[in-house]
Amino acid sequence: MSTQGSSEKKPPNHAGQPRQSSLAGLREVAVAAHVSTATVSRAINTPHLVSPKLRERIHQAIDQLGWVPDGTARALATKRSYTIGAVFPTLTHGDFARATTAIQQELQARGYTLLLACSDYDLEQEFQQIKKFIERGVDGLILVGENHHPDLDKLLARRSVPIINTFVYSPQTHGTCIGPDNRKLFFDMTRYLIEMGHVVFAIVAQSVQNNDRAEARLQGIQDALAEEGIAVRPQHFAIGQWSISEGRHLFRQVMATQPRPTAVICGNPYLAVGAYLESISMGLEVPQDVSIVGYDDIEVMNHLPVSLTTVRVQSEQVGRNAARYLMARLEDEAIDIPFQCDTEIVIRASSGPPSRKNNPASLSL
Amino acid sequence: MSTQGSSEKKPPNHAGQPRQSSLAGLREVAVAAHVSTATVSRAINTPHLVSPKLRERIHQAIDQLGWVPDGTARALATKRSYTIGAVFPTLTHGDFARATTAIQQELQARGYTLLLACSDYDLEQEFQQIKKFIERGVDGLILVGENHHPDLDKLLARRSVPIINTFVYSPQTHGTCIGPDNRKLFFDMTRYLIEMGHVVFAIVAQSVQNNDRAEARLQGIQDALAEEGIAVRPQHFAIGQWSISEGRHLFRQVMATQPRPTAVICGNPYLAVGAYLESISMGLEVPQDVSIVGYDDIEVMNHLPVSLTTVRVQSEQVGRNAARYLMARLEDEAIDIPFQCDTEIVIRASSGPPSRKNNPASLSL
DNA sequence: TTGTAGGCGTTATCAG
DNA sequence: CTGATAACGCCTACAA
Repeated sequence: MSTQGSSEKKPPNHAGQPRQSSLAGLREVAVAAHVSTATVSRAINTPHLVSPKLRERIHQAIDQLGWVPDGTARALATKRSYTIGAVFPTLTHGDFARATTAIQQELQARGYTLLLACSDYDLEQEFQQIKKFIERGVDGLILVGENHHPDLDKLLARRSVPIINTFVYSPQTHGTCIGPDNRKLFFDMTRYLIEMGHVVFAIVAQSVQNNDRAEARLQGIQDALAEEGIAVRPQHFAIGQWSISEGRHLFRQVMATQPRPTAVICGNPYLAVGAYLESISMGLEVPQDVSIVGYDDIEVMNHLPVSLTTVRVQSEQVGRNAARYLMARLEDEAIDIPFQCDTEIVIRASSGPPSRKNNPASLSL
Repeated sequence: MSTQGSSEKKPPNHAGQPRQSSLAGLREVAVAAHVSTATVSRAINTPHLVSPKLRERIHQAIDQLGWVPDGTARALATKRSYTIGAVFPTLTHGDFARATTAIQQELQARGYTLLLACSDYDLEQEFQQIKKFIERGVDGLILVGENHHPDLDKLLARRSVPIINTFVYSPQTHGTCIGPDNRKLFFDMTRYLIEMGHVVFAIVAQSVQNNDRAEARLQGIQDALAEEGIAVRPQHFAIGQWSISEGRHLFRQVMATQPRPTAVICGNPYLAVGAYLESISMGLEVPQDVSIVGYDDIEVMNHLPVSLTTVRVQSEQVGRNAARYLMARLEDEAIDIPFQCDTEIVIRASSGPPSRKNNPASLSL
């Protein structure tokens, strides 16, 4: 019956040419190579189970017909799509762009493909995108942060799709996430500034809305300060967008308050660059008048007239390891990757001890 | 990992509930709603063909079972994956990142998903990635540039996958590409500098290896200069990487030559920023001593002590329109989008007329 | 408006 | 090692 069906389905070759009429399939290859479809399938997937002779013949037929296997059919039959979905908050921030590139490279090296979506820091949207990915049959999922839609677990449970949270790490959730310890990272940075003698700190940062990473970093600052009995005054707390112009604006704002901060910690590299550029406009000397530090290292920070102190996160490493971890789980391989990724405080010219005249510490203490 | 894996893999059914045993399918939903599978299928894909009563019952069954349709099966049956593949040279350049974001947004709005790969400016790799995408069953393809692997046409022919080349436009290939007219764009920029009185031009640009866009832009410069009988001297031609530090290096290099250029055209924003920052180190005044202009607008250019003249390309527009064009073709809709995208020369502080003393024109002419 | 019955292109389970 | 043949989960003529 199958023969009947196929003979009726195919539009007749008017031309009489034995060329491919519309789309060559596994079946056509099998016919051309005088073997069964099963053998063709094996020749591609498990070549060692096919005699060299047939293998040769089959491959000849394949690239003679220009056959390209149908991944959707294969996925249906194997329940594996060799596809990984990644949902990032945005792509226009350097760290995520770098991570994405690394993920894609890593996946490609092992025959996987990347599905990508941007949630724009919206949990609901992230959830919908994940759902879409599940529908598309992704084998694994790469997300950012640990804070997701409440229904996510339920959705993932029945499909048992492995998942990894990136750009976060905490000992409590070891094994489910890959990234820097955001809290510790700014804790250390703050300690560095404290040890340098700073007492009045300002924070210029992006919104922590649906951003547990930024939130953790803020917490790190506050924890470090609290140990010294210091708190950030409300007027030294500037939260806004993620841009250079915002950095300028917020910097000017906090520098106009009393007491004037001697150290400004910026939540991302653009804010830091903006803060520094505004300091020039304001005629301030960095770091004599004020120290400026940032988060994440973008190239321009190291090339400005006063290079900017910051903390470098190995975003590529995060992406690469996330991809590797997922693939290892999927292939049931053992893998030993560091879940906590490297970070490094890069001390440059924009940070130094507060000058005596600007530091009201001696007065207020 | 085995302990983790096994414990997560099999969530035992503690409760004796007849809940979903492993994976609910269309069939299960049909049973639960007391209808046929066909009706369920219609209820999701063509709701207007199903009576409200049944529709209601079916949807109830669906989210009671938490059913998520299997996209791979659907794709196999319909020959449509609602998936678009994009291959970019890189993601770490602002323009491509912005375009990618726009593409993803646009696709998502209409239920499509984005497959992404980076070719790293390698034609062979691009070809392999495209092939992979075809295997995965993409409905359409977004590429960059017009220069692709020679076998690409052959590959696409049999599958008839619509394709759109982005970040390029020329009247000759109208309808197959969306982007700026790269040649014209730097032609105009060069004219602007010529009219300002510049005669000695230097070029600081990235490699044109597999980059027809950059090549066209270079051509634009040369064409404009040729009209005035001017050519770029070999010693004023600096080609290198794509980075700020490279920009510094190449700028210093060309400025050390004789005759000293009064205008330096940079092939991308990072080179321009680098060139400007190096000019500071060299103690040069911009634009009195030398004019610096770039390509593409990144935020920092507008915030440096001397803001940088550049040409702005609407990368989001490119991405958005590419996505729309593809979807329109796939849905057999008419669509009227501009294939040539907006560009704008943004004149800022870094460009101006050459000062008399630096301009050897009066001598050489 | 709803149900029935292949079929989409591969893989996988069996025998030979 | 190779060849039939039944899935895989959904869609869609065709019938009712």
